[in-house]
Formats: sequence, C-alpha cells, structure tokens
Amino acid sequence: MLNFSVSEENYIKAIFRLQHGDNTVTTNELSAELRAKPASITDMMKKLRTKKLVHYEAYKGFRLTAEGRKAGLMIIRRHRLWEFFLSEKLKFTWDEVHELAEELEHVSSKKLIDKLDEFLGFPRYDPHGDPIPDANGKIEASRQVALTALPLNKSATVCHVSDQSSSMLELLGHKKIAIGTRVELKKQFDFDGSMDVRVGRQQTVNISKQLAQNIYVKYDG
Amino acid sequence: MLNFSVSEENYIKAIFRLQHGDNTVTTNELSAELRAKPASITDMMKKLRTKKLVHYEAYKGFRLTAEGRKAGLMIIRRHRLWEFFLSEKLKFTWDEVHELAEELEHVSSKKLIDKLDEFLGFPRYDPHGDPIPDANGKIEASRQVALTALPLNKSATVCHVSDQSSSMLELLGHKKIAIGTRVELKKQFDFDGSMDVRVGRQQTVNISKQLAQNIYVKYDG
DNA sequence: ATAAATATTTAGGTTTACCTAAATTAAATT
DNA sequence: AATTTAATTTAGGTAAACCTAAATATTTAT
Repeated sequence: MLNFSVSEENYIKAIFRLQHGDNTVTTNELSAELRAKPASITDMMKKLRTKKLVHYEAYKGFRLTAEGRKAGLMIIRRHRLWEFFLSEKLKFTWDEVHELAEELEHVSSKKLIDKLDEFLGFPRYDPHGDPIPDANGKIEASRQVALTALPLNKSATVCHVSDQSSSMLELLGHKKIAIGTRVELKKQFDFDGSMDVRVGRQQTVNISKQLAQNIYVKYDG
Repeated sequence: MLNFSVSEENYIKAIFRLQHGDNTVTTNELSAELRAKPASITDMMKKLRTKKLVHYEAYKGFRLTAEGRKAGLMIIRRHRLWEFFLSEKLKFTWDEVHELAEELEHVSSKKLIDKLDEFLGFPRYDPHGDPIPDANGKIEASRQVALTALPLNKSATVCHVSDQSSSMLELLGHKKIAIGTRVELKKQFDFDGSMDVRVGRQQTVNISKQLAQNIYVKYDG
C-alpha cells in the first residue's frame, strides 16, 4: 500500500500535477511531461491500475484514485520540504532546488520527513510559494486559477504555466510574462475569448484564449 | 567517469569496506556483505572491470583501482555526512541513521554534499566515530585496529564492530561493550586466543578470539 | 459521412541487475 | 597425489522500465 518504485512515484507525481482538479490526463500529456514514449506511459498505466492508484480505461485518459492522490500528496510533501531545506539551510538559489529535490524526494521514510519538517519549523510554503502538505496529506487550497477565470480588475500574480513547450515560452517571453509577473484582467472579448491584460505597471497586451488557459495566477494579498 | 548506478555504488562501497587496506576481496565475502548470490557478484565485477573501477581476474578476487577507491571515498563521504546530519540536526539515534544514509548517499550532486558539509560545520567524524573524507577525498588515517591487535595495557575506545548480526549485538550487550566504550587488553591466552579485557573502569571480562576479531578500537589520545 | 490526421495501444525487443542450476577451478583432506 | 569439498564462473532465465514499429481507435477536416 505504501511503497513505490522511483518510476512509479514519478508517474504519480506527474499525473497529480497535470490533473489540476478533476481533469483527466492523456497519454500524450504524460509522455511530454515525463519525456517517455507514449507506449511506455500505457505500460505504466496498466501497472498503476492493477495497484488501484489510477482509474484507467483504454483510450479514455486517467485520473488518480483516492489512494493515488494520497500517495501523490506525500511525494509532493517530501519534494517541497527538501526544496525548503535546500534553499533555507544550504543556501541554494530557487532555480537549483528543484532537480535536487527530485532525487531526495524518493527517500520515503515517513519518520525522516516528519523530523525534517520539525527541524525546518513546519514551513507552510516551498521556495516557489507552493503550499507544503502536512503529515496527514492536508494541503492548503491554493487560490490558484487559470487566467481565464480571473475577475476584471483584480490584481494577481502568475504562479504557474501548464504548458512548457518552447513555442509557449517564446510567446510568454515576447509578452513579457513570467512566473511572478503581476497581471490584471482589463477586458474580455466574447467573440474569440481573447483578453486585454495589464502586465506589470506600464503595458497592456492582448492574450488569446488558448494562451490564457495555460497561465495560472494567484490572487494577491 | 563520475556517474554510477545505485547498484554500482553499493558494490564499490562494499568492496572498499571489505578491503581494509590492500587485502583482495573474494566473491563469497561480497556475496555475504551485499546479500546477493555469488553469480550476481561475478556479473557486476566484470562490469566494474570494464569501467576500470576494480582489478579482477577470474578466481583471483578483486581490489579497487585508484579510480574505484576515489569513487568509494566520495560515497563514504556522502554517507557519513548524511549520518551526521540525521543525528545532529534531526535527532535520530545512532542506530537509526545508517539505513537512512544508505539511501541518501546515492544523491550524488557534488555541490549538494559540499554545501551540506559547510552547513554542518565541516564535521570530522560521523556519529559512529568514523572519519569523514573531505571534499578531495582525503580521509584521516584511522588508528583503528582489531581488538586482537591491541598491545597489552594500552587504553583504547571501541569504534566499530564489523559484524552487525543480532547474535553478536546480544553478546556485546551482555558484556556491556558498545561503540565508545573504553577498553584495555589485560591478558591473552595462547590456547584458544581468548583474552581478558577491562571494560570501562570496574570490570574485566573474557572475550573469545572470534568476538575480538570483530571489534575494532582506536588508541586513545 | 468519409477520409485523413492524430492519439493510443499492442507486440516484440533491450538493458540492468538480479536469479537458479550446471560446469569449472581451486583448496582441503585423506 | 588423488579425491572430496568448497568457491567461483558460465549459461540461461526473469522482472522492471524503457524502446521502436505496426496495428487500432479516435478525432478532425473535407
């Protein structure tokens, strides 16, 4: 019930991340996320299904079961606690901590993690501002929403982009949008779903519906 | 040159430990140490030979090459630094740290380990009293000898037991010997190799040759 | 509604690190 | 020295987690 291989953990974590609520995750999405071929994804999905960690029917995408979600939360807890440790105690910069935490997170002793949590003073957020699940897997409901769901004139901060393709990053760079950028929705056009968004203090740019759906923000304050 | 699988690292570490100087290590010794069948040891030795990490000729045992020794020192450095961290910062007891460090040691980022070393204040010994190699792989020549090699009436401290079986630990407990116990050889009997040893300040106990061979001590001072 | 394009799965192969059983070599005993 | 015993290696097999190429579903476009 509680012991998974490194690979299994990476799959669970990736599905957790891509699910973003109740969405079903596709083979190709996971394939891109994990840089593994689609055929490998199918293999692993069958395995995780027999372990009752995902709901999966051929051709219909997959979602974590309650148990899979719980496992995912524990992996994320480990990951974020190590990130906090690396940044706070070992003075790594925030862009260095992720890949080291990717390795440390697979040491799965519960006692180790709970003691690490205590040593760190029970931190609530990792260095990227993401909330850290507690020892029971409880995690602060993130006030994170897609840019498309942001109310007019409410200031928010970009905290996540769900597509990491280079074409998407190029477009974001061009519009001067990055993680941490302050944004505010100024106008929404019914015809094509595009929107005018104030970026930073000076400029306002137009963003397509497709792009907005992939940008996640957190309300300020 | 510098990246090994978890299995390879475990083999290198085990050979390093068993070599204890220049002795050549046998297939069966490694098999016992790693709880793998002799055939598996032969497989891996061939692999490590092609990677130039061990000297190995069929039926003749093996020794680490200079490069293998260097790799071994780095693994031991990681292991002992994590042990120190677990004991000193997370307050694990000395008998809990070993198996956790077995997992953490395989995260091989040099920068991580050097920063951890700095964070811990460049400790010289792990919680079991074994010296920690520095960032260049330099390690304090341990003045560690088997109890059988201790001269008469020279005070020393138990720093290592090479067999960790529960039957051995039971016997040690019974004789009130643990890591850190002060001992002094009082008399040696040629007939069976047994010896009288003063343990601590009050009592003297008789120890069999077999037991003495598995107890390592460090001269005091 | 069909055809073309795309997504997913199946079938069969590879590598790593194990295993068992059998063969071979070395060491110990008579 | 010959034989028995023990250690080691070889041969061939397995499971995990990947892969490629081909087959099959599904979606999209005409």
